[in-house]
Amino acid sequence: MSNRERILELSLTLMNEEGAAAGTTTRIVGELGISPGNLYYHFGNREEIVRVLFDELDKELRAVLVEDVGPPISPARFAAFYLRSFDLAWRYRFFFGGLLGLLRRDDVLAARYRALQDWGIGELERIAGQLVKDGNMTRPGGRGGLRSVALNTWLIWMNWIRFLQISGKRAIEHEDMADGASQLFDILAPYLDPAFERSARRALARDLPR
Amino acid sequence: MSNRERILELSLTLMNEEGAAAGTTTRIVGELGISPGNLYYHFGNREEIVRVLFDELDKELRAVLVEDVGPPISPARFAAFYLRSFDLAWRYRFFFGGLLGLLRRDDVLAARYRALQDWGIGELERIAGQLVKDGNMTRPGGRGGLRSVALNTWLIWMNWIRFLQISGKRAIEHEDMADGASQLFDILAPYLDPAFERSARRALARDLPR
DNA sequence: GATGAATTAGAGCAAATACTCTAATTAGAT
DNA sequence: ATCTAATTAGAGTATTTGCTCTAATTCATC
Repeated sequence: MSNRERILELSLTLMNEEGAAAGTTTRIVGELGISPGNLYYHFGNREEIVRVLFDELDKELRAVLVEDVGPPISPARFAAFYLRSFDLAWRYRFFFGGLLGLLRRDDVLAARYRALQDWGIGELERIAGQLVKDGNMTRPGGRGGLRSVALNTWLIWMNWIRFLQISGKRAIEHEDMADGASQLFDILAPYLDPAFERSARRALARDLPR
Repeated sequence: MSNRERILELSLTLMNEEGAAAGTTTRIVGELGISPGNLYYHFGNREEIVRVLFDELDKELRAVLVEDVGPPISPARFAAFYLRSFDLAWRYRFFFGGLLGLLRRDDVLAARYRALQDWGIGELERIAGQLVKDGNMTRPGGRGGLRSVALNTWLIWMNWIRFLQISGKRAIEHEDMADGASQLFDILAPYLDPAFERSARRALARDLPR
């Protein structure tokens, strides 16, 4: 494995386990036994490391939202989509806890993130709309309608891991993601057709293992 | 105003406007035109400043959750409760964006926050239970029931401001809190009695000015 | 107005951090 | 084997940050 890859991998591990602030250049080069010059040969600056990691997350999330949920949306596919999205969040969990700080220090990253967010919420709205079209969901009547449900979905998804990290009685594990998916499901559940809901919930419980 | 109060006030302002990391001791003493020795006379260390601010938030939130929502819960009181909780979050908004970082650096604060969170979610569950008892809400049928609704309420409340900060196209304003209350309301809305919902939503729209 | 306590000033330290610069080494193609 | 480009080492810099320590000053009270 090249030093570049080792830097990325260690950065991700460090930041996942101890927070985004733990990915200092001194620590990275220290643990890797390489020189700072080496790190700065591969990356122009510290921010660039985070950007590369974010781009991976970005790419994967777009894939999840597009590939997994084509019409018509079956309960099984829908459950798989939820679980896969939480698995993704788990692997890049450093991002969620320290997001605001990261964006404040890096305008380029901030712009990229916001583009992803706008697209993501729009896509969630589209998916909910598809469920309505399929006859598996009643259109939410609240002020915001589908948009509001999509936004709440995004908010819970974005913050489930952070909630666990903040609550932090114990080390957070991949298994906790199934609870997150279930929690997220309760946002949509009141609008779902009972049969679809039952079926999706069963799939959600069955498919949770990694 | 005493220097102690000036330190607290400036810390809150700085951290609210530029993030928790902006409240450095050097900057505080610089802008206040006082000496570091002075600051450390009033506060044992940097963490203590944040703790004092958190204690204020803690105290106020407990007051909001207890005082505003006594049985039976009228739509108007319920709307006022939502708006007041967001007003509170607004005034201490630094806390929400940088929470994880703050808790990681200060175990004492972490313990206090977790106690507040446990109590808060429990209280939200109690309030939802009261709405059910009053006949204004049907009991949620999802896996988590009332608990799940309470948790989602907490999550949206905790993260609405952070969402705005992260989205950050423009400076976030107190008026945005009304949107947050409305967004939060959509979590509970599907379970509410239509008459209660209409009435509460009207109150929510009417009472939004500061 | 003298005395002791509360408050403030300010120089300065120790540690951490992002980053630079030059020189050395390695790898790959010819 | 040699030449060139890619990679790495490592010493060193500039800045920031939280905090300490002592001396000076203000304040309240008798």
